[in-house]
Amino acid sequence: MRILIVEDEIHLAEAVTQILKKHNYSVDAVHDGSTGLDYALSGIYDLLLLDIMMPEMDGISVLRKLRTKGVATPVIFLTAKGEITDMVTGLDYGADDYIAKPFSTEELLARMRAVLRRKGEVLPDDALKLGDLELNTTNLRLSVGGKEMKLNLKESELLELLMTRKSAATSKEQIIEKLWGFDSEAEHNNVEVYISFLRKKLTFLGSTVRISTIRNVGYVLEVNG
Amino acid sequence: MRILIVEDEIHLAEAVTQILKKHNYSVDAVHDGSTGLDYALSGIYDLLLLDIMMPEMDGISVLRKLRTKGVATPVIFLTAKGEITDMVTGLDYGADDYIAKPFSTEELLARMRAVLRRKGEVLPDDALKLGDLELNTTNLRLSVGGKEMKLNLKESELLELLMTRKSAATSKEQIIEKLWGFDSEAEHNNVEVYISFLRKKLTFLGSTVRISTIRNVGYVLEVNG
DNA sequence: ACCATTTAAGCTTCGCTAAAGGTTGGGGCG
DNA sequence: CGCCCCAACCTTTAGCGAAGCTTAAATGGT
Repeated sequence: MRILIVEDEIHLAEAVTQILKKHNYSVDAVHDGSTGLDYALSGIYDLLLLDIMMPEMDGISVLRKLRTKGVATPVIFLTAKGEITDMVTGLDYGADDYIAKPFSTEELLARMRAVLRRKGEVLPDDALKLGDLELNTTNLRLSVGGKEMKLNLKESELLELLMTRKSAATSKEQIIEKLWGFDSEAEHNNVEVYISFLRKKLTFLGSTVRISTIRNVGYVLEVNG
Repeated sequence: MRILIVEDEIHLAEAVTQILKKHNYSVDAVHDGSTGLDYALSGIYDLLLLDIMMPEMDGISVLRKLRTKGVATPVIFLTAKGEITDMVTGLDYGADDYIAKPFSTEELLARMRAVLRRKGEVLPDDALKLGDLELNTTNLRLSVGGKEMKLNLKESELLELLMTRKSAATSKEQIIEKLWGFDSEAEHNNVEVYISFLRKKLTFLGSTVRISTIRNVGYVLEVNG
């Protein structure tokens, strides 16, 4: 189950990310509306948590753009107290629920479960596929044809990130943010090490997918051998 | 199967708790509406037993708040004689059944089974199967081929949770929520201890199913040896 | 007193990091 | 144009420490 949180208060976003990961959701966090829109447009998410008040592009605009572009991913708005009118407008624009900040972990989880249940999202197994690769992010197994092997958490998160970004290059900074957290002091070399581990495993499995390097930019998956 | 009972008559609440525990339900009991609401919002319960007449916040208000917050847990109202009108209102608000006090153990159990079956839950007397494992959650017996042994309650609940989640990993947090309740202070080590107990029993029975650890993520059952 | 459960403690395992040395590629300069 | 050099990148590995495992003793309810 893949969740996107769009929230400009970085610490709140980080806290929610941690909580959801503890409950085995796959989580991406971004901190402004237009980036959030880009990510959400990929259509890979099962649920969006959208802050309403944000600089640049507010949550309601993000939602409106998404819906006009035909993306129907369920949305829960995060609202500060006193934004009730915003909230009402939000529900008008097709949000599925809202939560007033501050909220408890339990309330967040309950509402997410409720929305997901209402939407009847029973994904048989959320496996990511690209080329001959199949990554099951619920049990960290990667398979090519019949062959299968286990990944560890960071390998899995890295591959997941690359697979969901599709043909767009992913920078080392983005990778560090996702794997180590936004305020981490991880070095570029850490990323290189895990890229190396992954390449070794892709080769071992005989996949036709390769991780190609774009100097000074980042990494991209190439589907064809 | 985790049940929450919200009932201000402490002795009745206690009695029901005992009865349900005897029948292998996990039970939490609280004695006023607003506490009940807090607990129920966690979304971890499979069924709520809600007294209607309570000081502070009555059962109907609790139910209404729950539903507006998107929690869809099935509810059975407990009503004293002469609260029939309340009862009708309760069903309007989305309760699944009601029981008039005083009630018999058998009536309570029967109505609970009925509601849970209607909601499509796996009933306690269904035998769970996975690979060569067969777990009867009613009498806490686990068998492989002809061999059979008794589990204790927590072992059974843990195995049940793992078996129902199939190939998706289950985190320690999720296990704690299910076995100890969301407000518990159980440590990760508690989970590890029971995982260890279970592994020993699986080995003893000679099952081909193994509990595999996914570091930093959780546990998963592996069907093949 | 018995049994389920919890706590505690010592032990094992393995993911992560840092570091070091090798490889690649492109810009600059002769 | 071709060579050199440097920065970016790759790969491997050793050691540390957190995560997990196991056993045994303490606790507590019936």
